Amino acid sequence: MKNQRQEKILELISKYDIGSQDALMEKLRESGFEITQATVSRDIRELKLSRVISGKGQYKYVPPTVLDVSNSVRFNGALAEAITSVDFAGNIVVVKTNPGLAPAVATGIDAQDNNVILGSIAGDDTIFVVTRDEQSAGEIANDIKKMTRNPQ
Amino acid sequence: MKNQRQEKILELISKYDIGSQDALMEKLRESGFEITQATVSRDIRELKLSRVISGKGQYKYVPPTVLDVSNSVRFNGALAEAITSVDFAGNIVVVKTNPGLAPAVATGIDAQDNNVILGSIAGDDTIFVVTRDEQSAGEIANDIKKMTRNPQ
DNA sequence: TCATCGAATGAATATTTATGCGATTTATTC
DNA sequence: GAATAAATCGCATAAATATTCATTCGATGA
Repeated sequence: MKNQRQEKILELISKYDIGSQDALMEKLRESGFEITQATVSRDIRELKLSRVISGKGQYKYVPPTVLDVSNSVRFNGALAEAITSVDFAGNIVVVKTNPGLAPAVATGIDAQDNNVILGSIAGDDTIFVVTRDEQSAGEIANDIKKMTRNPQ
Repeated sequence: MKNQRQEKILELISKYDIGSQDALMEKLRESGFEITQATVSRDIRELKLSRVISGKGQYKYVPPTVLDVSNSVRFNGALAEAITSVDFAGNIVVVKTNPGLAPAVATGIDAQDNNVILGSIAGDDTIFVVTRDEQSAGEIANDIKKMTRNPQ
């Protein structure tokens, strides 16, 4: 239930401009999820969404940073959104992005201080991430996928 | 006064992990700015800072998106932080970035639906942005500079 | 100098978000 | 299947943030 609901939250915030947890709660209820603001707050924390201020001064929830924001090179919504697909085979994760953005995304991935990732190499719209083993590849792929707005 | 204070805010949030407006208010007072939480709230709105959740579940204020978050390709803290300098001459703005990040930053700049920017071209760590005229160049340069954490 | 206008701010408060705690459900172990 | 542990969630409330309203401050022009 929780997973489905969080999926739905990601979908909703990508589809609508949602500026408060109450508004999000409303939308969720329309979608059949009977929850309270408290749960929305916890979901938002888990999904690491943030509430940003748009050009027009409106608040809006947006997808999270993929990596810890305390890293010096951050990797957040802008880049997560550039990811179009994630897959893996063996110990390699293949990430596809919008044209031109692969190097930036790869920089973010490299910046992750993670001894499971051996390294990555990026073309224009494709990245290969080499991990220590197949299991790690699956985990990393999953991590990345979770952060992407359009899962799958 | 306001300008100085907002500069200081950007400096403080880059130096410390600041998780609430009260905490930020404290730091500002230590720096000699006698203000209240209300003003901090307004400054944060004007600076378009956002409060994000770090990997450890801590809240923290971070620098803003450069462009309207409603744009499909966003350009936010991650990229703003990659900018090391901004200057202009004639109708050209020259943006320098950390190595490898220029294309991503340029993508963000291009995504700005702004009829003042004719186009941009990026190398590895340098971008040229061509604007309609010299005045626009100054304005754009200023916009970008404001969004950069390490001004100048 | 004084009047006037607008920006900036504080105080108080409304609104929004986070969380402690207990209840309930779900998973795990025997 | 019963007993226990763990996760999830609502309620109530605390904490944090935004905003309204009134005041002050500065600039500008009569």
